Amino acid sequence: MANPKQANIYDVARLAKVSHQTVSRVLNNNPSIRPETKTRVLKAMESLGYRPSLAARALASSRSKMLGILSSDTDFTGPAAMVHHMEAAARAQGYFVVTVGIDANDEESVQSGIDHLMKLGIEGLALVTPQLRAVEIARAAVSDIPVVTLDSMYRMDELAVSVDNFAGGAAATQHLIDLGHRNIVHISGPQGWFESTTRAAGYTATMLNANLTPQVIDGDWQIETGYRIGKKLDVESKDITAIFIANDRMAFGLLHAMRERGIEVPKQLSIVGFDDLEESTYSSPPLTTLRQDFKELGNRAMNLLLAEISGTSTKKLDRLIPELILRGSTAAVPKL
Amino acid sequence: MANPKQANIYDVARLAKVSHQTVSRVLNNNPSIRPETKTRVLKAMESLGYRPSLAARALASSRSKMLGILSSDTDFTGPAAMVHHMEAAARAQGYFVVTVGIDANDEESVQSGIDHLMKLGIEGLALVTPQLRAVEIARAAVSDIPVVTLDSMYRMDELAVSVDNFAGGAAATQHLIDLGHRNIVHISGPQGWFESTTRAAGYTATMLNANLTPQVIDGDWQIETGYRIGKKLDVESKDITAIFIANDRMAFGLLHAMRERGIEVPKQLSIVGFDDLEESTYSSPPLTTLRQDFKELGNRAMNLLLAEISGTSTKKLDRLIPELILRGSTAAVPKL
DNA sequence: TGAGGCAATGTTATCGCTAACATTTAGTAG
DNA sequence: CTACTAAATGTTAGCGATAACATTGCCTCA
Repeated sequence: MANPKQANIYDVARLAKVSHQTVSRVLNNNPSIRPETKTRVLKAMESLGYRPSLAARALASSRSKMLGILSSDTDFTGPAAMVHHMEAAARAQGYFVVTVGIDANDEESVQSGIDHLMKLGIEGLALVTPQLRAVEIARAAVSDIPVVTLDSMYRMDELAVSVDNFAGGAAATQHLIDLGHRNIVHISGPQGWFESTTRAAGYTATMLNANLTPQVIDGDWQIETGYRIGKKLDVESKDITAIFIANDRMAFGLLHAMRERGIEVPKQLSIVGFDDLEESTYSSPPLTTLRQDFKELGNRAMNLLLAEISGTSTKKLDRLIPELILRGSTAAVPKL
Repeated sequence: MANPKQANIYDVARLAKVSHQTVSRVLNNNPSIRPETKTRVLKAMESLGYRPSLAARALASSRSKMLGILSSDTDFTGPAAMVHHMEAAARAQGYFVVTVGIDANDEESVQSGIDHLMKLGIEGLALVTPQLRAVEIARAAVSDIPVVTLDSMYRMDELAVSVDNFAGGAAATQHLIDLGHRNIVHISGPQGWFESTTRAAGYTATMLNANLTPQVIDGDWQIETGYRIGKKLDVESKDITAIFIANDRMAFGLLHAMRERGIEVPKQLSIVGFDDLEESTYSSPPLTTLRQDFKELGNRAMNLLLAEISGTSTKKLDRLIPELILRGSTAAVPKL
């Protein structure tokens, strides 16, 4: 069954008794081909096991059918899910996706990742790197193809899809306020991350709006950090009754610390996370959090990008509102 | 600053006053180029902002520099980390990686994913799909390029890298036996997964070897399943003192169920997981588990594949031993 | 001193496709 | 019946590299 050599367009043409150009037309679904001819050509392809060469196609048409994704922190669930669904959406439209994992805090790594992709001749680029600096570098380095950012900073004239983190931060905070909490602390993500600043902004705005004093502690997404902060946070004497923490992972660390300290959640302390990981349903207590639809996010981003490439693009920005999921880690403030 | 047109090899040749072939030689590091000439050509490239066309190169040399990864369950940490590190390893050697996410339980999806990659003209393929059936399909559909499997079934004549799940299952079981447990239950992964069967086999062999009776309950990796099984498992009357559960995620569900039932871990029940997720340090109690080095796994797989492509391959199989991490979820069996 | 050999470079053909223009065929209008 | 038009197909020329072979120049050695 070994084919001595992959058949090319001329082999198909010969067998179907047409010119190679006709074969090419069939390949590209050119409408001006008689159905009868088309059938004959298709049959010839079939019997030769013909497979078009993407390289030749790319060379002749200067369209590579390649897209690039520059992605950091792919080991986390969110980015991984986004990348996964973007790939599926692209493939459905016949595109190939090359994903390059980078260390977004290392400018060299960002630059070399982009170089790698540009060598390929990608037609579009998606950035799944919430670190602002990385996005800036990428935008600056790429000029002649469309670029879409996921969940990051954006300008009105750039393609971008993001979760409305401000709205999410506001919803979390408002929920706690509605439960009667007044002394609400926010533990943020790391500085330089879009999500961090916008979630914190949503929190701050909502607090101020309710005439309450915002207090932000810097975190960095890591479980361990949630744990560490939880261990030393002066809950009792400062009379803190609620914490809005910028992601669920840190929340797990925080819960663990409170358990060790004997501080009961939610009886003494309410906690709201962000992400709704699968684990969040099974923590003790289950975590009240904000759910992000990564699948939808990935799909929309890819569709935006593909529309821009094909010139059928209408809008530039897309926004998803996270959903507040109520679970056991929040309760009304205890009566004094 | 807009380049009217990307420079090609002829433009460079003209500027450097050499033939295009000399430029090509510089590009390919051909040794028979005078250093002086080489410098001149490189300078010309630089000043024209020349970038070689991968498509043209692929067409002329019939080497695409493309590798494929067929991967399922990329939302999980393990596969995601493997894919990530494989990409990095490939990129370090100048290769491009196209990752296709599939639903490994849907044969159609597997097949179409492979077709997609084959269109590309990949030079090698990596399978990150522990479901045996998917690997079989893939191996059958691909004949003329090397294929490496990660963490799956293999034959001696095929490229494969895997964690020694049998050894892991045995180590977990032996640890419990050493602590004095006799009535040890195993909750396995889903049927049809390589990891499931080999971990279960390690457990079973170790139990039998110690003259104990193995009892296996079918699981499926999901947190929720660990929870469900934990809720209804007849621990007390059957006098079960230890559980080896096939992954950490299910272990989280199991822990949650036990907490709700008021069964203390590890005082009344010892639990060993598998994977060592980051969360596993922060569960309550922290989970004794087996750690897999996904980074190393990805690296070795890619190196095996690249060696095979370049013909410098020496070995076919590689095996990694998981490491037993002792934490708070296991303790000596309570004295009667 | 001239033949042989090697190092450095040049020339031509080719990879498999698409683009652009050319040709054929058939149908229609005057 | 001729001329014009549109539909269907054919012909020729690249796309930007590498491969294979050809050529040049200089050095070595008998």
